Amino acid sequence: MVTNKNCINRLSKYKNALARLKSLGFVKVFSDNLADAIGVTAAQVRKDFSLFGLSGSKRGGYNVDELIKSLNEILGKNKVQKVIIAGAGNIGTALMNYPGFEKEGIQIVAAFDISQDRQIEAKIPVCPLEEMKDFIRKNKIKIGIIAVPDMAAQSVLDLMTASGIEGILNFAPIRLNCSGDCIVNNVNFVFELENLIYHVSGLDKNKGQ
Amino acid sequence: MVTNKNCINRLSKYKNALARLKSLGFVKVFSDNLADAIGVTAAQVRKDFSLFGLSGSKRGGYNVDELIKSLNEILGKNKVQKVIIAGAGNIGTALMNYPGFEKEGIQIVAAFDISQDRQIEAKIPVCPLEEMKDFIRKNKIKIGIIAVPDMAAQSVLDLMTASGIEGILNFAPIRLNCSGDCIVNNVNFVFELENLIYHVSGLDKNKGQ
DNA sequence: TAGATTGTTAATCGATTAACAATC
DNA sequence: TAGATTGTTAATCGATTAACAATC
Repeated sequence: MVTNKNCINRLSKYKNALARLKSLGFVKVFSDNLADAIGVTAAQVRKDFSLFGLSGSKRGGYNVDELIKSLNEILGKNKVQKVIIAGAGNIGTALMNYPGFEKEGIQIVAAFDISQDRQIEAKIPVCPLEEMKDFIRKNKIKIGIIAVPDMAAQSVLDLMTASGIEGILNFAPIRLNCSGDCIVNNVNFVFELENLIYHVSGLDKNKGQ
Repeated sequence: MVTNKNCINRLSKYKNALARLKSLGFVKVFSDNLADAIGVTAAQVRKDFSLFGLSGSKRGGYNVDELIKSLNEILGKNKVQKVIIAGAGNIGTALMNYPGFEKEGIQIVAAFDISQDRQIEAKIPVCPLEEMKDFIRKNKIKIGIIAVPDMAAQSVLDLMTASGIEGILNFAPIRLNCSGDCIVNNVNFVFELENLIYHVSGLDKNKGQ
């Protein structure tokens, strides 16, 4: 199994690019086209595809429909992916209302929070945190998002993994310990900005400021 | 100049770990301590430090205060970093209210939106998008966040770079073209979840489901 | 057929890790 | 001094790119 995050990421990008190309009337594409579309080399595209057993024909390139179908399968697009959110604060709420999930077959099915007066502007039910465990089990949820305050993040993760969650997207800016068959991806806004600050400071220094 | 994103990221992690260690009373640390704290090898820590000219003493490790000071300088913590947001929708608002920025010296100074009835729950002024250019110039803002709908993202980027922005954090899930001395970091929630979906589907397959 | 493109192998590049001399 | 730790060089690992035979 390929675990390189950048590589999986490129599959998502290929998928998006192919949807665009299809809508433009493309029936087949060459590694060149896709490379240009997502900003990598043609060799990279062919290498990625061979890694996942995606093949084309020597002279005719890749069939757009087949490629989309295969990528969708790899990325779990053949069924609706149910996701829950822990934490109905600013970020949790933004994710509940995020318009980009639906057309990608990602469905936020519920949110959980200790505070109950948060039935605000979301179309999605916000339930007490105590109900999370049962909900995950009953609905066989595999993916959870952590958007609770730092202090609560580790215990929420423990609760999630104990209930059967296998993949977590964590927005709390602390290091979480995860045991067993569960992977955690972190999104850290401060780190993202610090990275930009580093680059910008470097730029300015080179200009002699 | 080091451009490896993971490496810069580790600097942020070292900084955070050092703050914790300092609060626990540590005056000096060894590469070993920091390695454990952020989950890398001691060799990685020493390599990173040598890359940025951070040095310790052969037997006595690194001085915590000195290290914090140096890292703060590299990451631009010696002054308040002013950031603007384009787009006062769900994500933009969440970022305006994000509690983690202040203590890191990151200040969201203004948001801009085409729609004006968004003076909602934010402490930060939401201004018309037409005022963005002047604001960036007058206040010498170098960093901007794009949280507008996909359709508007490229034109907002062009506006930002034309006004003097040098670093952009983009939340719109499309590929943006950026010319010249400006770097763009992307945060894509769908990709993050698709990555998890891929891993989870793989896990389940191995279990024979 | 001649030309173009894939699929794969080998080469390169970059990042991480191991090893160890220097030295506190 | 003896022991422990840094700083750096060399080795390893992994990912990307180049090259090219196979072939449509």
